[in-house]
Amino acid sequence: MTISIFEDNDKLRDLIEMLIGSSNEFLVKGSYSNTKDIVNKVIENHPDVIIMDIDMPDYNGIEGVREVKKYFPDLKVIMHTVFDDDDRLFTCLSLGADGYILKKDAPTLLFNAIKEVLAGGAPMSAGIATRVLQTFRKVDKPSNNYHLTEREKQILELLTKGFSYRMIGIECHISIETVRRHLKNIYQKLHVQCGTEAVAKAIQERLLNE
Amino acid sequence: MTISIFEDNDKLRDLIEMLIGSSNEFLVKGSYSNTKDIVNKVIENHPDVIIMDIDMPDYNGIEGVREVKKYFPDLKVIMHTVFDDDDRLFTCLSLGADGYILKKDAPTLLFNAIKEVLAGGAPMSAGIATRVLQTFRKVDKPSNNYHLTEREKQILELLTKGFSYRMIGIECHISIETVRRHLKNIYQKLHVQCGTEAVAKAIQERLLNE
DNA sequence: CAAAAAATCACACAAAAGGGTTATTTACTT
DNA sequence: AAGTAAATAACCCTTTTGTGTGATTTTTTG
Repeated sequence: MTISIFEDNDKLRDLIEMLIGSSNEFLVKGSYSNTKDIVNKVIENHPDVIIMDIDMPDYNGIEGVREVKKYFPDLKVIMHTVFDDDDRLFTCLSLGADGYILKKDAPTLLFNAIKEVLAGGAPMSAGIATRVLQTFRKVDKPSNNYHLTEREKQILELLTKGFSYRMIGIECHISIETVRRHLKNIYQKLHVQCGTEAVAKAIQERLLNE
Repeated sequence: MTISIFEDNDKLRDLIEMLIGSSNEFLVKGSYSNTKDIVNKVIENHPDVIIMDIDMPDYNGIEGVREVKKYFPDLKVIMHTVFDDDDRLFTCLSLGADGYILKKDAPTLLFNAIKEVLAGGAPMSAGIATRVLQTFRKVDKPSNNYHLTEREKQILELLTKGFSYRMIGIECHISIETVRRHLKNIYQKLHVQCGTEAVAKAIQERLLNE
């Protein structure tokens, strides 16, 4: 199993190289201080895993993952960085990074991460993993605090599909006046002023029974 | 550090109890075959971590996490189950589960998971973690297939916030006529007939730069 | 059963939305 | 320098929305 390293701190790069090279499982092939021309470097070394720093001069790690994943979506990339802000984290994940290890963790964790990623896992530093799970948490709750009735939800749903008041009336076999009345009540309950705002709120807060 | 176990398979429960109890770091306090009355059981044992099976008779693990997290959001809960379907996985995560370990993994992994969760991490089986990261991947692309310009996105975003044409005009320092024109173009590009439908599409397909 | 909640319909009126058409000014690209 | 895409603006006209006010009928529930 071969590893390529992209890291602009010379000392750290040497350290990682040594750490990985000293095992008889992995071989370091390719070690660079930025991601310039990364695609060709990958073609040249065909590594199984890439260790990728983020902050590097000119050609940084984010562009690195983007390029590499564009041409080799299955090649494993582990981010190895000091940054633990949500912005960079989720950018990297959305670009297809397979792991995200902070530099403040012990280097042995990086070593384990390589094994883990090769075993099909997604190695993450403790705090990172928690942050990732956190994003799922809020999604659940707010289901229905506005006490919309079933009929109101149905009408709101038709509205999100672009139905006009008249079309909603036909669909629900009621007069357009009743549709008005329902929507009037809905807007009050949601504390919104118009249809577009209601639709936005309904979708964002998952008020409908998809 | 004390652990409670919810697992309906007697043999497995004994095994986990033994595994955990044999260390001198953890103490098993409370071991049950379903989640009935789980809140009182937690009050009684005040564990630091809960190991939670999903498939249990009558009061299952999903209701378990829901209840426990409702009253003790900071109490760590590790799911330990045979199920690796997305449905149950993401339900548990959205309810606030702190880890998700499959039973097919070695019991030692469960042991490590306890340590990891106490260290602020989010232990997951290899395949699970990958699945979780996968959800971020697709989120990135679809951003702009409709070739909306920046200005158009900006106006569409204001529309989702319930701004009227007139308000949008004021906000963007342009005449209401220009707002109309932009929205006319937007509706054409999105293949929709009206504002509500456009807003629904914009949010559902993540067309805006939140 | 009686009260409350939900669903239904009506009318009037002002404001907003949406379609058609045309045209000018920037800004970027070849 | 010419061409294209984007942003800007205006006018006309019809339909749709949204609000105020009031009322009747079902359904649910204590």
